[in-house]
Parts: sequence; C-alpha cells; structure tokens
Amino acid sequence: MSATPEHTPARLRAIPSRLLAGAANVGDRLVSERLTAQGAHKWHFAVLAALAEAGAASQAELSRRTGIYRSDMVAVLNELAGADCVRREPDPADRRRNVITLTPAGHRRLEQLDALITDAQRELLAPLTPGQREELTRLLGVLAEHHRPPHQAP
Amino acid sequence: MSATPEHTPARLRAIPSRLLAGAANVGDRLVSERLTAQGAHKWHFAVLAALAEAGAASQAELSRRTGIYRSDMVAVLNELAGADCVRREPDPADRRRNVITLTPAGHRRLEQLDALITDAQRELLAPLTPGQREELTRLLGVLAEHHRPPHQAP
DNA sequence: CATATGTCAGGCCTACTGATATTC
DNA sequence: CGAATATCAGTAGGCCTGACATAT
Repeated sequence: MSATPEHTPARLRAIPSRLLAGAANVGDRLVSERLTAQGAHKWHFAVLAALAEAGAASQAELSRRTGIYRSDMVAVLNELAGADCVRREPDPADRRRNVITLTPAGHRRLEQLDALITDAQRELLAPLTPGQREELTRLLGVLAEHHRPPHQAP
Repeated sequence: MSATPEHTPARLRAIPSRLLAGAANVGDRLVSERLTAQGAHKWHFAVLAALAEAGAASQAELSRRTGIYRSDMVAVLNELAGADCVRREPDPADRRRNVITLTPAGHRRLEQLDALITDAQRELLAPLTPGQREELTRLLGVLAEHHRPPHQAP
C-alpha cells in the first residue's frame, strides 16, 4: 500500500501495521536510491555482510542467514562473483555445495555500501531525537525476536 | 526481503530500515490472513474507512485519501459496489466525477473488518507492553508526518 | 488552451513455488 | 532410501506508468 498521503483519515492513520508499512516503504526507498546509484542492491549488501560476519558458507547457508530465497540467491551471487566481490568454488568436503568466499574487493564493497546505508538510516530517522531512534530500534528488535520468521520450506 | 530469519548477522539485525521491513511484513501477513478469510482486502477497508470518516467522495478524492492509485481504485470500487458496500453514481455537479457513497451494508462491513484488523494489531504488538505499544505507534507517527508521501503524478 | 477525472492496458519487481539433477 | 543442495522456470500480486476519452 505504499506510504501515507496527505489527508489520511484518523482511523487509518492510527493503525500500527499501516504505519509500519509506510515507514518501511520510506526506508526502503532511501536505501534503494543510494544503492542503485552505485549499481548495488539490498541483497548484495546482505550477502556481503553475512559473509564478513560469519565467514565463508554454502549458498543454502547464506540463504538462511539473509532470508533471501535459495532460488534467488543464484542470481545475486552471479552478480557478486561477476564483480569479483565473492569467489564461488565447489566444496571438496561436500560436492553438493559451493563455498562462497568474500574477496578483498568484496570487503571494500561492503564498507562502501555500509556507508551508504548508514547514511540512509540517518535520513530516515532524522525526525526523531537520538533517544527516540534508539528506542524505536529497540522496540522493533523486540518484535523481530518474538515473531518467528515465515519459514523457508523444502 | 520478507522477514528476518534465524541467524541474522548483527550488522544486518541492527539496521532500522530492515527491522521496519520485517515488522511491516509480519503486520501485513497478520492483517491479510484475517481479511482474506472474510473475502476482503486492505484496500477495501481503507476505502470504507475513508468514506465513513470524511463522507462521500469522487474516486480521485478517495485515491488521495487512501494512497491507492486512481487506476487501481476502479477495481476496488467494482468489488465494493458488487457487494453493495458502496454506491457509485455520476456527479450531477461535475459530470467527470462519480460520487461514491457508503451504504448501510458498507458500514456494517467496515465495522466487521475493523474488528479483524484491531485483532491483528493486538497479535502484532503482543510482545510489547501497553506503554511500548503506544510509544512505538507515536514514533512511527512522527516518521509518517515528516516524510512526505511519494506523490501521485499526473 | 491546460487541467481533472475515470478507465484500461500493461510494465517491472519481488516474494514465492515448483521441478530437476546431483550428492550426501 | 530420505534429505539437502544448486539451479532454473514460472506464478501472483503490488506498485506504478502511460494513454485515452470525457468533461471542466
């Protein structure tokens, strides 16, 4: 439903799920604008971050870490590998798997995208005081913890 | 990007726009589940609420109130009119317009959907204390106020 | 003339669902 | 055998654009 326009009725304005959708939409736009300006995508950042944080992994494992579907992960890794941000090699220990490894270029790319995203968060949360920003993030964290993710079926 | 899976790296977990996206996704699912169970949609509720609150209006005006595109509004009103929830009549004062009016059945439908949505909000915010729920809603409201809606161009 | 309205036709993206071949 | 993995093909829904006729 996109974001909330000018003269929204109070009955609609007060609904948390609607407010969340609106805010999420704004955040997504801010982030995506900046990333596409650098030829990147949310997904790229997510995969790079997952690799930097928890080390090399199979595609399925990356899928679990990031929430990106196994089927969609293929294209994301094609692009990242094409830009030399990751290496994709068969796993000698388990030949079903590919081992995805972060390259130095990938690490630099990650830091670059991280800066863009941090900047987008600044703009998103600009209307709030520092204390409010922290509080909002904390509350959203609680929701994320308690609502178990829609799962990735076989 | 859907919601947040099990072992999300901290670097990803801390990003507000991602948390917002996840929470919005959960909220949307909860709401949509309940609405589709009654053969309804978010949009139907939005239009009914807009009519109940600010009175009969043209389709374009409803579009502005709800954020639903003029082009998509047609189908929504077709469905609502088909269920006798609204009447759609040409405006004698301005023959470009249709006047959309809420019927008694529409009003009943609105209250029914409102109950479902309220219940979904309860489940969405269940992990929070009452004070936190209010605070979250308030903070999201501030964001909505300050970030001007992506506009409906000619 | 420029602008607003209702309508249709279609675009693109993204989440999501198989199905398949391979390996464990 | 059952389960997991990488890959591909394709669907459905939501957002959004563009065009058009009609009316202001």
